[in-house]
Amino acid sequence: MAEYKTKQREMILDYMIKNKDIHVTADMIINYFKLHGTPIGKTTVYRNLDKLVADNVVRKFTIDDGVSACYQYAADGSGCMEHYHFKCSECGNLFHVHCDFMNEISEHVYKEHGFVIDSSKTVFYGLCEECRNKGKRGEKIKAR
Amino acid sequence: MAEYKTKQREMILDYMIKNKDIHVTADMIINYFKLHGTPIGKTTVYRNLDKLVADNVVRKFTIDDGVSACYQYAADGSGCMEHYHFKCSECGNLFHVHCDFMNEISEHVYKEHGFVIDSSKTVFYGLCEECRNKGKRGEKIKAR
DNA sequence: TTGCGTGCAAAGGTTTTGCATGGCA
DNA sequence: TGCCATGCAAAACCTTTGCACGCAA
Repeated sequence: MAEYKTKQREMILDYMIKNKDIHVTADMIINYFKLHGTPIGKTTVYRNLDKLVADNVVRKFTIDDGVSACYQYAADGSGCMEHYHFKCSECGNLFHVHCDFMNEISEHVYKEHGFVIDSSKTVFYGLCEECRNKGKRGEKIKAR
Repeated sequence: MAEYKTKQREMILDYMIKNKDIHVTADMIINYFKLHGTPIGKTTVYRNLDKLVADNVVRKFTIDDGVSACYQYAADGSGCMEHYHFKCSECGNLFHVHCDFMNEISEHVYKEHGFVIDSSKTVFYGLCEECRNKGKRGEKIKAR
């Protein structure tokens, strides 16, 4: 069960930490290192992400339509444990909302429904303010 | 833009209504009809589901690890518009929670954060009461 | 008859697996 | 040296697309 410290492993973890504020995809990681002249095989990226997820160092999300998973560094105790994610179905932006009220949700759900919410895995879907103001006219930005 | 009423379309809709309480995958639908001696091409299943989603008759979810999407019949006005979904990461069960408190969430998020939640698309992840009581011993049931 | 619906086969994209090589300890 | 890690290629997986035929109206 020994674990070696490799250059790739370190690079990937560094990348995750540096981008702790956003959700990144496996593809983004692969491309980043390719563009920076230090390509990492996609197999390696996937396997390291899996390992980081298993070790609870990184969280895995499935955003929206299930096309490609998203990963995010989870600084235990100080990262995304304490806030919720909102994903706008229109523009695709992801918002990190840190708000005390949201904690009441967890409390209520736990007391009344016996369910312990893992806020770091939960994503709210809906419409952000900007897109709502734009009305129905906004064109989908995403390709598909 | 005329729409024909076909046997397959009807069968799929019937299936969705009959299973309105659970999230079904395209694969489940395909298999169901295959096993019942009335196979429907997967292309047809996907296309009809797409259409039903576009018509707001069926909701599309992306559960957990993004492997295969889930669909559920959405009885307009009386279905999943008014409650939230909780998915237990341990046993994989999906719970439909109808609770007034949950409506306050939408209200708060809208007023304070300008975000309109689509509760029918939002899934909370966490641990259900049963699995929590079982402690850490529970084996994962899902294959992968 | 018209043209939408169906379904096979093939393509598409993401993720996983097999296997030989490379690199840490 | 012993093993784990890497990465190429190929497979697996779910979903979509192309195209010819079938069927509802």
